[in-house]
Amino acid sequence: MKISEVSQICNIPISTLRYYDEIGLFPNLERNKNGQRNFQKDELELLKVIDCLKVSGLSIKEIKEFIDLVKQGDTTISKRKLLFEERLNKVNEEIDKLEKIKEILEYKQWYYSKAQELGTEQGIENINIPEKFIEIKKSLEC
Amino acid sequence: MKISEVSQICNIPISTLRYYDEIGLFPNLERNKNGQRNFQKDELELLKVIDCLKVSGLSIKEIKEFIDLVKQGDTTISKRKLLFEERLNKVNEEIDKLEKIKEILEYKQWYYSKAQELGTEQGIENINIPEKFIEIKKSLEC
DNA sequence: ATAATAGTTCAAGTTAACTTGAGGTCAAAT
DNA sequence: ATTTGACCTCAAGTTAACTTGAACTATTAT
Repeated sequence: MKISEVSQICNIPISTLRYYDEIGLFPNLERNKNGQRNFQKDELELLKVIDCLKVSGLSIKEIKEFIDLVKQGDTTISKRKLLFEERLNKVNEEIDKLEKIKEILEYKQWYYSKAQELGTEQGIENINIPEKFIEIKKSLEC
Repeated sequence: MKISEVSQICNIPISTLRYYDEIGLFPNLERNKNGQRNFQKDELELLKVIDCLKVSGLSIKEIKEFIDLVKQGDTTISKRKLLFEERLNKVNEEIDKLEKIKEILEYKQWYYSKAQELGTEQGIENINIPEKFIEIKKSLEC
């Protein structure tokens, strides 16, 4: 597979793929006789794992360190297991945070619906605030 | 309230608070006679909204644009409502993405538990993969 | 009264994660 | 035969979001 195909399929700029290769994220990436990269299934899988780790909050540098662990083989299995456990915890925390953010956004939506009805923000204080937003409103007030 | 107190309470560096002020995120922040910032409840609330918008995916520049909308008053109510609606959609998408990432991480955890039991990654292919991971494994294989 | 602490501005520095550009090779289409 | 287009390297540039440092003033504690 040529770099342009991978770029299309994975929706990643060619420059990014070359950059990832340059810093060593594709330790087994082959080249043809002219030095052109020849991507295989392995690299596509790696790209998904890279994305997974990135979304879970790892920096590119840390992802590189993970790739290096893989290269070192079976002696690093428990380290890698731990890394994924930590990532799962991180993602769970992140989801919790987003759920709280959602509540604020829903409150704000309610607030601005009311403001839109009234044509002004003045006087919203006097409107009955729905039960479910009372806590959120308080938390915003400090 | 002094800048150091706000920094402590909100767990934000003083330098960041000054930076936010400099770019106009606290349009109503008062100063005392000697030019020292005097934070009020308003600014603490604003900091929470700023964090909310940030977590929801807005850049600082876009947050500044939102603050400017607030400054313009009632004529921008529907724009602001729309902004929060978009943010809510974005957060929902983000949560969906994280839920998928969780599944990959859980599969990887299972994978490395097995590798740990065996002491090697060789031969994991021959182990019965739990039903719930079959799809994920396929998606990683491309 | 004086020393330490905490506040101020403004310009310059930092870091991550790419992106761009110059200069070059090679295969395929006109 | 030459032009087009995809690939290559390597160095330099970009952007966001702060952070740091210098040089200064104000407040507070002893």
